[in-house]
Amino acid sequence: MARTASYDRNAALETAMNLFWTKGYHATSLKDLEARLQMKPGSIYAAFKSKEALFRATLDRYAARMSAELEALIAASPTPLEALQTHLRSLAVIAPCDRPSTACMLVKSLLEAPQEDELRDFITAHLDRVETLIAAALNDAQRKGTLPETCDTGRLARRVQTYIFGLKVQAQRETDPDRMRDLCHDLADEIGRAAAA
Amino acid sequence: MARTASYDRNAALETAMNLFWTKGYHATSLKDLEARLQMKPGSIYAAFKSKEALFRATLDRYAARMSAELEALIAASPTPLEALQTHLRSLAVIAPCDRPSTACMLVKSLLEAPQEDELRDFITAHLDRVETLIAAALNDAQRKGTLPETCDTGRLARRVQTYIFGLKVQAQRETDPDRMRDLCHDLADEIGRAAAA
DNA sequence: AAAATACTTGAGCAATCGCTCAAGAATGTA
DNA sequence: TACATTCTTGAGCGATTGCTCAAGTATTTT
Repeated sequence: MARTASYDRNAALETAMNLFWTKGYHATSLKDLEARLQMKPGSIYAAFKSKEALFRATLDRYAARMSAELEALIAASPTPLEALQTHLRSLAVIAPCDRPSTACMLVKSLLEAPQEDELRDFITAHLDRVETLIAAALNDAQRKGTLPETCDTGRLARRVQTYIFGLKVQAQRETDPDRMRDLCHDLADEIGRAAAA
Repeated sequence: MARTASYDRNAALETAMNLFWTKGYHATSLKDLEARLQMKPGSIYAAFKSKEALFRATLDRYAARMSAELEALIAASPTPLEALQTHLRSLAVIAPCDRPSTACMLVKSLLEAPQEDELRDFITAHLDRVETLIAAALNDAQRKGTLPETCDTGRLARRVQTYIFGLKVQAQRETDPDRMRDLCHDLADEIGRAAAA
């Protein structure tokens, strides 16, 4: 073989993800990436091909982590519905220390991506996958009897996702923490009622 | 006096707004604006001072129109609550012919604006104003007896706005129109129940 | 008609954009 | 040690960014 790479691909992706997540795609320049990744342009392009390719890789990473966390929460909860309610309530934290932004990176990127663009399809595909994941959990709940058979799980899943979108946008306004908590609890409770109907 | 301006300031602002609305702030270049406004850089800067100043002017325009439309809808509806429900249901139209994007320009701009930036405060101020407008309508409903006194109007207003945010993001995914309609109706119905409680 | 006053024009500025590539450095194998 | 292979470096490419300003043009006032 030959010389081994001196950078940590995983760490570089994580750093790039945090940068894109906070600043957005357009506002993140290669100079920014060079500085934060501590890599020269040549290395970045050798490793990730292009700015957009790197961006897509970070979107993959973000979506994978988001899905994994949600699946873990579902697995650790008594029922999928309670997991989703817990998740909604967790969005009340205005300034989370574990993530660079309260906004959803996928939503942020979706709104930034041009219409009828391949990148947009790439992002919506990820969002579709999350929706499917939620619906699958609800289907599972029906099979186990914790959710009424009459419930349209796909429809409820879209509703939950819409709440997540809305709450994460609200979190960007950084208003009163109490109000944010009330709002999250209202929507979490609402999901409980929607599932019962 | 002297030479009169050959451009229509109102029309120019409208065109610029539509451009920023669809493409976003960063992705809209001055070349784009020059082409669509049919104005040379010098004229643009003489008229609007800077790209960001022009952007803010278009945000003002957008917010003013949004508020006016909402107020008109409230005035034309039997009760404010029904107006809000009608509005939520109207978001079901995937490709509206009267607007360049289904997304909310304020939300789009909020997510694009850097954190702890003056521009962000500018945008959140507009969103706060809309929230206040909704709350005021609900207060009015309480005075007129069409909304229970027990209802926390500020809290409900934030809830409605969260639904609007979520629905407008969902509309960006351009999925099935039937599903979108179901979703909008679900949330509109829910607001009715939330107000009754 | 002349002067004053605005608005329009567009070449082009400095800075930055995403990106390339030849040269050098470090590791593996022989 | 010599060679092959891979990674790192960074100067700098052409294009584009937001923007300026001196010159030109149109309109009103005197």
